[in-house]
Amino acid sequence: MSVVCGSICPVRGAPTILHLDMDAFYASVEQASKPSLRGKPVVVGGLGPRGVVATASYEARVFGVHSAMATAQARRLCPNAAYLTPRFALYQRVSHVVMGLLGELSPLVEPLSLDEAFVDLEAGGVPPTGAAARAVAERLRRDIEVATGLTASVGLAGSKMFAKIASEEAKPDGLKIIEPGTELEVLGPMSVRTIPGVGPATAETLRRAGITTVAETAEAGEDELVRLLGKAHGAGLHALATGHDDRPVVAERDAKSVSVEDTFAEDLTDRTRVQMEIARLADRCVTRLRGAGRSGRTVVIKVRRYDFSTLTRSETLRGPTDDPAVVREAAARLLEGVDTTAGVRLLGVGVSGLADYTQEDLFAQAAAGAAEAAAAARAAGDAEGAPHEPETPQEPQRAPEGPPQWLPGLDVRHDEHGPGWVQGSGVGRVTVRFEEPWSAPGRVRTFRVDDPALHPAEPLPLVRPADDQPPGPPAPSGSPEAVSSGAGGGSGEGSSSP
DNA sequence: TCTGGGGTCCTAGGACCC
DNA sequence: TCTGGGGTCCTAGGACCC
Repeated sequence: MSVVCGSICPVRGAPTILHLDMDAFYASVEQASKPSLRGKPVVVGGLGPRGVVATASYEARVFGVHSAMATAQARRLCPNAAYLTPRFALYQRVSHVVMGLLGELSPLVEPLSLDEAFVDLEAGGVPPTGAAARAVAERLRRDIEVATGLTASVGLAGSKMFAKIASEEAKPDGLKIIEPGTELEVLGPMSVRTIPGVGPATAETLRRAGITTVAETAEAGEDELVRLLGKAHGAGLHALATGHDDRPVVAERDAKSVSVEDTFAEDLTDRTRVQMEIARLADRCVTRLRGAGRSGRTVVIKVRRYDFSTLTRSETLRGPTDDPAVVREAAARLLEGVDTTAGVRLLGVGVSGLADYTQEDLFAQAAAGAAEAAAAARAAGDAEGAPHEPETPQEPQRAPEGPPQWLPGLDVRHDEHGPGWVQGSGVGRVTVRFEEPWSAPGRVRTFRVDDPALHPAEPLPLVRPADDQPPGPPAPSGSPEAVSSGAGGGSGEGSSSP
């Protein structure tokens, strides 16, 4: 491929790798949903005593609020922001629409998260020129705005790393191209933290060696970087710092693990409670595992103690399972080896070593396992029996639903006033703002928390469904119909709800 | 009111096997 | 007879990303 490699070695001669990044995604979805919040500081994240910020709107960032900050600190910095609990189901739906638009550009789309993806434009037949790539990217940004009402930033370059750096520089609501051949001019003076994979620990190690910029990293040489950072990381960083990045855009990567975890508002000290929570987490984990049609062989528990020290314990079974009882029992066994008396703030359960085993395979596996275990027990005169019991029937264990939580940001419907969202609640009252994504900012009303006319509701689509709109000019060509969040629109995707 | 939740990849040591 | 020497699997921890 790139035979001629001097100090600059773009993998491609044209900027046909595209990186898309939605601007302040969760917060922007909330602003699109809630007209009264447009232009105002919005913070989406955990609202409990130990919550952290997932996304802050640009208006909130002005006050110093940013992702991963404790929500309590954000409240101190920006007390007048709207603090909202995340509505992941809605973000997922919007993400699906955006990824669908990317899929129209190329078969090679690699999502990195709900709001980020790489696209290989060349694999989609886009001519390998800067002008062609730019035209595609500009149309994409328009289509996303039409379909979702949201803005996105796009980076174009000849490799993944530079495409990502370009989109970062384009933010917000921009498009940036790093032309092949100019990469190292752009990158050299930047902080080494710019390179993906260089976090606080790596940056500190490099700083102690007198390395702070990308150019200095490149000058240090591969041997020195390997000495400082280890084989894989050192060699990888050297490649990226010298502009060598031939990582392909890869579509459809299978998940390698599934896990769930909970941080508790107050540390848990009661051992029985800890055991109960581990069992609940195991069940939740298996529900997700089964939802993905997978099974797994290694069970992991995670315990974060009162002082934030974190440990994991794992056990590998003889074969993959998706049986909640098996995972629950493995997790309980693993917990036995962990001292929790001083208090735990977080518990987690995960499964890795995933396989897509069919149900028949599982039965065969269970039967073989049971026979083998019985034989072993007989041979050893062992009274203990089979190590795992795959016989336990499925108990759905539905906790009795309490009264609605009325968390800030969640959707409600009032029998008389219609759709709205929870602005806040306390002392037996809940405050609701009645507005829709396509309405003017709405009015606020307060109700008793047990008002029988007030109900939790599903999120409304961001863009008014086409059949719901007053007559107007037709939508621009090339873009899909409006994004409908529920079963409505149904353009092409497999949404088949009645 | 310090520090979420869901992931990926890498390292390193010991067991075990040939 | 020595302090062999890989390769693979398992476990635990850590860095990093969004």
